[in-house]
Amino acid sequence: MNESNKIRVRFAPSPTGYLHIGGARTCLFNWLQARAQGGAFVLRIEDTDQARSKKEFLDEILESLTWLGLNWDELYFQSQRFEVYRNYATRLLDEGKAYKAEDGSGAVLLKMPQKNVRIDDMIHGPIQFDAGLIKDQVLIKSDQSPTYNFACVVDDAEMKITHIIRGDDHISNTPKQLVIYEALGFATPRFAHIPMILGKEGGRMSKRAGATAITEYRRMGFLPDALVNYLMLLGWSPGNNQEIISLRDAVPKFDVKNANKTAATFDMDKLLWINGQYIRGRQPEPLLEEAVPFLRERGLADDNFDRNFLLSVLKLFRERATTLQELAQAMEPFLAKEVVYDPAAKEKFLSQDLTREFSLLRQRFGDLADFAAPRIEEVFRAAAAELGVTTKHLIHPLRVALSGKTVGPGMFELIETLGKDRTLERIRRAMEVFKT
RNA sequence: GUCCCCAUCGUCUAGUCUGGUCCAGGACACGAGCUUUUCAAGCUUGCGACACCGGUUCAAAUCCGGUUGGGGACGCCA
Repeated sequence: MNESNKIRVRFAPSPTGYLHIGGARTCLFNWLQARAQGGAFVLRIEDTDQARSKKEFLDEILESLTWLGLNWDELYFQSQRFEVYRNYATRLLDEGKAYKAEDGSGAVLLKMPQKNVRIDDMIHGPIQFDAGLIKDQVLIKSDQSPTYNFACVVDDAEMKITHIIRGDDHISNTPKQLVIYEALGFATPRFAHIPMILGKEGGRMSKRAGATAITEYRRMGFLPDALVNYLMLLGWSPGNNQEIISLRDAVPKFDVKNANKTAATFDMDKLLWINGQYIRGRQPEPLLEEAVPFLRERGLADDNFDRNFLLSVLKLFRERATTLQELAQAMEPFLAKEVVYDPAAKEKFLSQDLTREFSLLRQRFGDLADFAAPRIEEVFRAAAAELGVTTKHLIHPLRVALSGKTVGPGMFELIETLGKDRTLERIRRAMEVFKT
């Protein structure tokens, strides 16, 4: 394939805020299109607004993209290209297509022609505008920095961008840009305006309508591939009723021209479900690596921790958590030095005196040489029979004694994971509760 | 106010281009059941939509027009 035939797409965030859900999805579609077509994916930082652009936002955007696995092939900064924009503006001035503001501010404006402009959108089909209805556009501001529409067109042309994939909130910018392309004599790229992601109440996603920053989802314990999977499903479908799909598997199936026209509402429930699917699908070791920061936050995984113990506790909850945050939270009672009884659980199951039952269990568990779930269950059932009580009668109080909670993993695997020492110690502690 | 976009279950979507195979399929959520020592997970199952009106056609979710509803843009922000 000839180099010049390869498509080139770009994602052009502005470092005046964090990377949010909508931006990440736009980036994802660009990335997928580039990879699907074997083209190049350009990242262009639109930092022309000197006052609002911040290094911390830039770092955050780059970090989020990396975390999501959306790698770029080329990186540009508009702040380093002001010279280029001014040169093109001068050319338009010389050709009489642009003029200087009459207020003497030094701004340069483009004359809008009286004509119809037409977008041939890859998703929407033809869209017509009357350019005569649009007022003359500022190209260079009085501080000599370029406006968005001007820098965008100059760069897309100079960087040989062939397909512009962006949110459909940009549709009304497109006729303005098309006029600039024409004035400059540049060939126009193809446009694909993808639908926006709306918040729960309709309208743009906002902090009110839920989390928007990608870093926030990371902090909540979402897995990057799960988030990417969910974002892919907003406005696109891999077909065959498939819902769980990796970035890798999506690449050969993706084509932006098959994207939807309809805006999608962000649904946290479905994201949570997908995240749970990914957590359950992870091998224990890599999952532990990803969970460590969340455990550390709770003071639960310092360097003294027994890694094998961490892993076995994690396996107990892999099926039960929908986020890493939840996973860490569920693991806490088993990793903490002391059990913290849930007040309601304690009230319900540790208020009657089970000293006789617990001491027998403690003795039988203590005698066990093979401390594995099947053997534990055996001696437990034997003890219950000997005491003349149902297993239910013992299991619930025992669960509270060992975990502080009424809900959790199966009793016998829980005991095996805890190990003999911890189990005996926790039963002993529960018996002290009976005395008070 | 002007311009633009959109319209299938509550939500994400398949189907729309190339009208019949769709009394509309899948997923999330929700309800019921199974499993069971609890909670999850898993499995089975139920509920649930072509916005409305008109036209074209033997036939329309699919094509056309209008209405209504929702969204977006109208910055020397990006």
